[in-house]
Amino acid sequence: MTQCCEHHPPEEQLTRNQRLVLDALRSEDGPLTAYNLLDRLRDEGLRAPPQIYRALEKLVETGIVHRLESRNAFVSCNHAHCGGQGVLFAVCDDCGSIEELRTDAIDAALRSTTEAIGFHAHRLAGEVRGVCRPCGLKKTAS
Amino acid sequence: MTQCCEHHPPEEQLTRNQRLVLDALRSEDGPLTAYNLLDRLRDEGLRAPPQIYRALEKLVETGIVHRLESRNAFVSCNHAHCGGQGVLFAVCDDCGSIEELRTDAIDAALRSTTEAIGFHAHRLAGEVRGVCRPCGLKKTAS
DNA sequence: TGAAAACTGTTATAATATAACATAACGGTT
DNA sequence: AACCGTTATGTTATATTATAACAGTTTTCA
Repeated sequence: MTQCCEHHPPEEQLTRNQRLVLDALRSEDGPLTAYNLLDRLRDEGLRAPPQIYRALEKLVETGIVHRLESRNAFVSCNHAHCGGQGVLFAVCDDCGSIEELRTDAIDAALRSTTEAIGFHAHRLAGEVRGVCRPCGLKKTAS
Repeated sequence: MTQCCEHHPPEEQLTRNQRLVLDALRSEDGPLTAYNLLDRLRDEGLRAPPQIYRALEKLVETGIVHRLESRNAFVSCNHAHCGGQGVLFAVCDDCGSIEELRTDAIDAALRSTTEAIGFHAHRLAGEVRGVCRPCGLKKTAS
């Protein structure tokens, strides 16, 4: 959706707090809540929620980090993409694991849906609940 | 996704609290938070958060009510559909209005995306942020 | 170099959601 | 009708998530 990467601030010019939060998220494979981050970063000088939330706000805005709405948690984006196009997560109801999906395949259909009502779409935030492959296999095995 | 309506409890057999919450949501055109509902239903005897949350949980489970994740709020479903298939909201970043969209157009593409990773999808919860038609018109006018 | 803007640290508090527990109603058997 | 397991209820207390407000500092850039 619209040209990419121009609004995407090069990572080098993140502030110290933004960098700390981003690195903490990257070093974790799953999502972290704001308070999880606070715990991990207290030693670096981040002692109060607003410091975390402010950093997250910027990171999410630029798309480097995504918010996992259904869990009030945050994940660093593992796609090569730049900000703006949105996200889609596959969330396993059994084990809680999450996987980020590309939205390419649904973008066109989505656009036609929103255009039908004259809505000008900017970005998608979606979560698909279901059962991930490993959990699916476990079930059929038993 | 799978046959509809069989898991959908007839509305007549909702409990009193579920009925109260559902009616309150229906009589409102926009989303309401749990505490909004609590305020409106205190006179009917709903005095504590768990009473509201418990009713909401069931209603959301069956798909009669949707949760608007980005706002921690709830809306009654205005489609003729039955539970299970998921929701897609168009959320206006300017005026905050929301509109529920049918997911028909994206279901196929979505399915192929999830199947590609062996994920068995149950239901989608999506929100598209952007600018609604009225706000779009206002902008081009100015 | 100086003014606007953005980021920081801090305290306090708001808003959202759940745990835990005792009681009551319901639904389906014998 | 009496039983029993399940589900819903009302309640208190508390956990979790998020923001308001304010004073001070750094960054940006004209």
